[in-house]
Amino acid sequence: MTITARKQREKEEMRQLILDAAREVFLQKGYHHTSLRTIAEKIEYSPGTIYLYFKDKDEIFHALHEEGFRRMLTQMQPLQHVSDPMERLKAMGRVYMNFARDNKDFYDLMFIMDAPMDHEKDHEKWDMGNRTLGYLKAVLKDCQGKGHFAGKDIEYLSFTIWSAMHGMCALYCRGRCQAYPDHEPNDLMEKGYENFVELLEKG
Amino acid sequence: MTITARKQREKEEMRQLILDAAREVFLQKGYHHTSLRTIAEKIEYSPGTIYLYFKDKDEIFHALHEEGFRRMLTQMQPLQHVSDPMERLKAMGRVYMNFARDNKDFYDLMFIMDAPMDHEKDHEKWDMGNRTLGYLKAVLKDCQGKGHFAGKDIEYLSFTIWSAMHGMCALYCRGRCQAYPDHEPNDLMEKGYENFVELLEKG
DNA sequence: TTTGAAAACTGAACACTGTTCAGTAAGTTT
DNA sequence: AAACTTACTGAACAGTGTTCAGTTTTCAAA
Repeated sequence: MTITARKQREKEEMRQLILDAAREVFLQKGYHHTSLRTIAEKIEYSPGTIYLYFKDKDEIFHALHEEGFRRMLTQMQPLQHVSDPMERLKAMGRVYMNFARDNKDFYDLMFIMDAPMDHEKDHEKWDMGNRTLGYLKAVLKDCQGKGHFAGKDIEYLSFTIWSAMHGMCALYCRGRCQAYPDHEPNDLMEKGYENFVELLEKG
Repeated sequence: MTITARKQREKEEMRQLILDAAREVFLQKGYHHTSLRTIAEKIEYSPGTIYLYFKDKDEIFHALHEEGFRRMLTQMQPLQHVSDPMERLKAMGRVYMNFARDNKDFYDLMFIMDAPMDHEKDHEKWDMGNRTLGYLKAVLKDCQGKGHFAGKDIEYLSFTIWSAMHGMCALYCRGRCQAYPDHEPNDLMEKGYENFVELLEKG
């Protein structure tokens, strides 16, 4: 009994070892330019070994995907104590933006990176994503309770808001802020966010 | 003289032949899942031939990139005849959104992909991007002339608006609309856009 | 302690990729 | 007709994700 427990634990440790190495290389080189041989070499195992712990390259990616969401959720957690829903919404936006800025590579992996997004098991894979999104929808519902966003469908409203935030973060992460050569990307994000908040407060 | 002219023309035709085939396969399979052998086979030439007309796969990418901006600008052109600037802005948004939806891979190339590019081509790319962005800023200035967006800095405002549009398009293009399993991506874009327009009209 | 089966791991091999380049063929000039 | 130029080929190279027969290690039962 203790032996199988240890085996289980060792298996889990090995998985994590692979995942740590993979994260390092993925975030540095991007999905397509990361080879499993590189990961294997990093952990000093043969390429074949990785396939004993992960079905394929995609499964490794999705494990990291989940870890990213877990990190973001952790940062969102404290916001539950902000009682005013509109203030909570605004704080969420800031946390989201800061997460993207401080964890550029994770953000890229979670929301931008061009990895196969299979339609089959997306429910499991997006579980964490759904929880984050659920968080946003809950806040919006609270906002409606206080009279904001009257008559708006929360599904679509959440998409609009998420999109606006994602747009800034995506342009930031992929260097498109350089379309504004006279402005600092950080300023663009800051003022861009302020503008959007003003729009939201009027709606 | 006529011979060298013909040769020049033939060279150009060959380039276009490759580009047409490449576009077809790129748009169907995406950048990374397109092989040069497939393109070569499509035009009934050997893989090596392509390298006589393009430095590498990336250069084909850049040629298509430029074509993408040319297409988008072409679709924007007719909007100059919409006299009311707010209507023009809204129409621009729709054109932008439809362009992303109908030319997913072009949009991806233009605004999302990070491709390793040499510095000369880099400049061309910003030129094209700036022209499109300048178009947006001009419309916004006209809107301010009619009393909208009072006191807003056009630089930051354009960023906010571009971001909101880009956010939806980027989530769409990179399959992240799956976060809403019960909604069609097209519906999300549509309603998401409507929501955003309402926000803008109040600001 | 020996045994033998199960589990872990290896690394060569397969089918693919982008890219290169010596060699061939066709076209043009002298 | 010979010489030169250009267009093109396709085998070869170095890389990729993935598979799997075969080796090594682990460890409970004999």
